[in-house]
Amino acid sequence: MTIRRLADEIEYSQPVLYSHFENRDAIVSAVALEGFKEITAALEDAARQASARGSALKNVAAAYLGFALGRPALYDAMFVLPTDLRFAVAETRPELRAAFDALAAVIAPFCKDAAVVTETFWAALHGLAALERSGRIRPAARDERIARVVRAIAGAGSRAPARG
Amino acid sequence: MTIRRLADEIEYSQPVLYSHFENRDAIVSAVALEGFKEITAALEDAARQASARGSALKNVAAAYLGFALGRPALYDAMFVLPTDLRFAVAETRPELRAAFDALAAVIAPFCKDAAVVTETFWAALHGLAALERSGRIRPAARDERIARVVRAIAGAGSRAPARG
DNA sequence: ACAATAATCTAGCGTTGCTAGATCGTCAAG
DNA sequence: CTTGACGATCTAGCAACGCTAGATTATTGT
Repeated sequence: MTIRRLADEIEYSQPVLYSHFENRDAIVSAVALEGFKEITAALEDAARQASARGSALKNVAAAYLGFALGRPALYDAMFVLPTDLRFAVAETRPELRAAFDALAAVIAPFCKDAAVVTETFWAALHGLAALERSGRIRPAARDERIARVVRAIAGAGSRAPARG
Repeated sequence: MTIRRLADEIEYSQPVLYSHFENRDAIVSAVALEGFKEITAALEDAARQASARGSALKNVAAAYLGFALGRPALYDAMFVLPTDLRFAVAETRPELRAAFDALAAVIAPFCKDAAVVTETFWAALHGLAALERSGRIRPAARDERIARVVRAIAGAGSRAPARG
């Protein structure tokens, strides 16, 4: 979406958008924050609806990919378009923190130092989404890849990492 | 880079660029293909310089992240800017195939059906690079995350996947 | 009723990707 | 040596982009 088209969409002119937001990045950031709220809810739902203990990871992973592939424009705002949203700094936006925590919650039962494993889990999910969307890996093998990631955490993940 | 700036750089006007390439995406694709050649060489080097059997995975993973973080513009051309390069189709470009094979070569000793595991490995590496570059995960924990990914493959990877 | 203030728009700047038409250089045929 | 064809290159421009200054309209307090 361009600012001009967005302005047309809401039936206002561009300057009213720029009086509410500093620039394009700020608008994308606002959309991204909404996206993080949504994905947090989706991940928490997926974790809740897991029947067995082991299925939570798989459910959450599938929900993450479902979100990324089902709402590509929103996911782009959250992860590929330039924004001023940083995570690993002091004043992390709560919406980002909440999404991370939703992932960490399903990781926690499997390891002590969840932070590193959650980051790695998140990276794997993001990579799977990105590569599948750009046609670099086979969509048909998605479930097998998810199973791989889940097994890597549930199977070998109970030990603490090297310098945990 | 913009086409205008690129045209200035090579000291020609824009139309000569457009007489050699169909459009911007085609130019980015050409750059991306060069990038795939380079990363293939870097990954093969990393695998060769591995002393022990287990260190190949770690070396290659570190080399991948080093490439992605050290040449951000080139990596963008390969993975985030729109191109017409598809992987999982019939006529896959050989440069893409070679990069994938370089990853698969270090995966092969650890599992029978390397394709799925290589895709997952690649996705994890790409996700780590993307999230670290956008400031979403802690740069200081990079080595621990790499160790996690490596252990997931070397440790639990010797069994064949579910529907291998 | 009138002035002050807030909200909104028109019009424009500089930049982008891309292209049509003019211009220039090269070279074979006469 | 001239002419004409052909290919390469450039100038100039289009539509769309992010963004903004200045004019204009609406709203409000007195």
